[in-house]
Amino acid sequence: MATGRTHRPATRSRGIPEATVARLPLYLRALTALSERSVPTVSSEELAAAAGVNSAKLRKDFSYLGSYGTRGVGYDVEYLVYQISRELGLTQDWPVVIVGIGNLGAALANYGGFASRGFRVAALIDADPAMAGKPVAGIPVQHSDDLEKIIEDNGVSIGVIATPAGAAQPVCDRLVAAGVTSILNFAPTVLSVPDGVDVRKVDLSIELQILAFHEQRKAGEESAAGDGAHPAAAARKEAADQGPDGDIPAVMPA
Amino acid sequence: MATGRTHRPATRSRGIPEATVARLPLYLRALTALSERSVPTVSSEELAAAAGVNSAKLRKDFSYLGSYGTRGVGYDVEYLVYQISRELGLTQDWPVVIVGIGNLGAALANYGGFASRGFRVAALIDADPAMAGKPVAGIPVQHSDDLEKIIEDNGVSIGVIATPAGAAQPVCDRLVAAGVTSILNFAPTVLSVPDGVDVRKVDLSIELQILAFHEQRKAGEESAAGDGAHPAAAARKEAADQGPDGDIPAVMPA
DNA sequence: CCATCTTTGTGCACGCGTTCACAAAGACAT
DNA sequence: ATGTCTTTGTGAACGCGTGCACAAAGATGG
Repeated sequence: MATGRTHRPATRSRGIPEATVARLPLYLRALTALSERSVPTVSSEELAAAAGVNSAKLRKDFSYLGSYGTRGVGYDVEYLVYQISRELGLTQDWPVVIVGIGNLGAALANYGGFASRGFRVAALIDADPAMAGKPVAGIPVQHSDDLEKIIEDNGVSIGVIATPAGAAQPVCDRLVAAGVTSILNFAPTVLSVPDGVDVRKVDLSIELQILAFHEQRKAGEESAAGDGAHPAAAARKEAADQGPDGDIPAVMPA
Repeated sequence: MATGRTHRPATRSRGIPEATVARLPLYLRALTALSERSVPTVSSEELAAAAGVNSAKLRKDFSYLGSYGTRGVGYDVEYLVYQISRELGLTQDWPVVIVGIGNLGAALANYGGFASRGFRVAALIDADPAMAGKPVAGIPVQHSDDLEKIIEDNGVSIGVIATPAGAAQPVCDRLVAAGVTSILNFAPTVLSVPDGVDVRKVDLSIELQILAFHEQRKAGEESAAGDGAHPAAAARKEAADQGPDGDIPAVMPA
């Protein structure tokens, strides 16, 4: 799954921890902003602050990529942008298909963050014949009958599923059969895929539920004796519960 | 500094690990599906398979909530649904505001997964005067001038930010000042908030970048290792099994 | 060339989360 | 009751990720 090689000696330098990989896009974003302001170099301290992480963590992360910094000076912004981009595979073109052009699919198609980072929306696919031909974000929607052909013709290896839950697994199966080996799933379902296929999921309601958990705990902080306390007006105490920083994508493999 | 977990002297099961909290919604979803099929009980093995996790992990997770299972039988579905819902705080009503009604904001407003789990979209807010009054998902969009009043009138403690990156921090500041203590951020920015406020983020392009990393490495390994076997020939395997593959953690405050 | 100052890179220890493996607990049959 | 069988609940080991703290590296100035 996320790390498909269980039986691989991991040629040393390739052994970048998952947690580090998950932070690289964060660093890249901060670095890109610096680059646009023509800042030549940054210290680990500054960059860490911009990315919202601990500076020691950032240095350790970069150490897995190599020694790209200069002691006493910091990191060369442009060089680091290139190195991280290359490591993430963003120097090449990644054609992506989005399946399920509802509200969310349309939002994704319009999302600028894709194109700006090497991802190209090669096609939009929907099962509704009424959608066919209709342009969304400047791209005509194609019918799902042609899914396999679209995947093949465009050499797509990454698919985004934004269909209703019920359609997700069948769509997933077809994508995989057609050659897709990485899937970003927005449908609230556990997808089952063959070995060697990566699945990451984003579940909007799960995120809210996690927030609700912490919110509830904040509200019921000091009520130990009386169970039927009033969480209404009270609760504003020192609800300090979480660190302000710390970062992990709200997503998990599979 | 952060880790205020020392707060509770291990009084009872209040010390639920973050990783466990992040999985509770997953279990809840699987249990809800079982409940709808009128399944009375499930074993940890079955439920784990449905939720895509390891059964030992599931049992340990549940052990933090209490001893809700019956040895030799399994867990009572309805009872567990209630217990998890209560633990997550879903038995109460959570009014939510969505700020930034673009494509994504509209998709979120239409997302059914919210209402079905105790979340109520109390208001939609946008800075564009042309949007004001226009109904999205049956709810009229309100102008951001009234943000503070809306938060207060509805007793909102959870806010969703779906604005462009540049507007995110100012909006966040206003939400927090108005009383919001939990924020779900879809804007590609690091939000800075005072202590006691939870922020979770969902960054769509980051997810794709992580997939690209693994995709790139898959491609590189094939050519380097001279992989003769056809990946497609491999036996179908559950993506989210316990296997040797490592699930990456994935939960954290932002 | 030497001293000083800044910042990186990392050894190390700690804590969290995962997994194994098994004893305890209950259901059920006899 | 007693025994067998199933499944939970958890003690313990392990591995990963995090953060501290410092030595090494290089820049800079005299």
